[in-house]
Amino acid sequence: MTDRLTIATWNINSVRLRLPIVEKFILEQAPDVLCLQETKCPDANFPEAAFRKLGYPHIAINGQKGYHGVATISRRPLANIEKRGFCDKGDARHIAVDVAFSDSPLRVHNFYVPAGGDEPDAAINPKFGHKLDFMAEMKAWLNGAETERPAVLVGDLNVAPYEHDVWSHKALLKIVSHTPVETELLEAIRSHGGWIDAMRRFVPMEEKLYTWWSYRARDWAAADKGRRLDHVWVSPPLADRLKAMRVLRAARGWDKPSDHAPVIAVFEE
DNA sequence: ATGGTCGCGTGGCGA
Repeated sequence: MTDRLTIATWNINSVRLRLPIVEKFILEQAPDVLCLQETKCPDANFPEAAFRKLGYPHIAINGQKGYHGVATISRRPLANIEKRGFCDKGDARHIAVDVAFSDSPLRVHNFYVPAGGDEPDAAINPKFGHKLDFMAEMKAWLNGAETERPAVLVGDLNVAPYEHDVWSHKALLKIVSHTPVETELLEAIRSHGGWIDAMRRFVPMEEKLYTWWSYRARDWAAADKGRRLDHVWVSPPLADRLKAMRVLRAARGWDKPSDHAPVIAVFEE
């Protein structure tokens, strides 16, 4: 008996404003699980009915007013919902669930890592310090038991780790999201847990790969000054089940777009 | 060219 599961991750920058294109994405791609970031929506105002109508009755949300917020919506039942706080802040930046896949539960972590502000110096920019502290807590937690079982870690990690995850490695070395302290720390989280970078398993390291294009560009597609800020990681026990990955770049050009494109991963047992 | 554009929610913050 084979099972097939698709998981999508998308920073949608307001779930309420973006509802029309989230619906378009669901109708086109029909992922089994959709992990959203930057929902910018208190839990009481989350548009659950719209997702139920589209065939996603299982909804786990961790939202707050105005900022941040993550949600995992699913066609399959969700269990063991966990919302972890980081850095002793009230920020809504993580939610984890179990989803049935083949004969065992699959842990799905959905993350929205702090962006870190503009100045890449923790001494003068507390937001950058918060980002590094947040990532240090991720490193301490996301290994051992968390990666010895089938697990996926997705979301907007706000770091483009490799040379060809940005349009110009040289131009961005001092730009938050691609500084050595961030890229080395993200790599440390990943390797410490044994996580596998699912996107780079399908795209060679020498090939450009982006998931985000700034709103500020006059013509984002022509300039194509992107960064790979969104990620899909899989734990070693799940590695052999990873079958495909796709960045839906077209969604960046839809009506009233998010500045992030969705990433879809396919698993087969 | 150190600008530029978004979303939240109504003045400025965060991205």
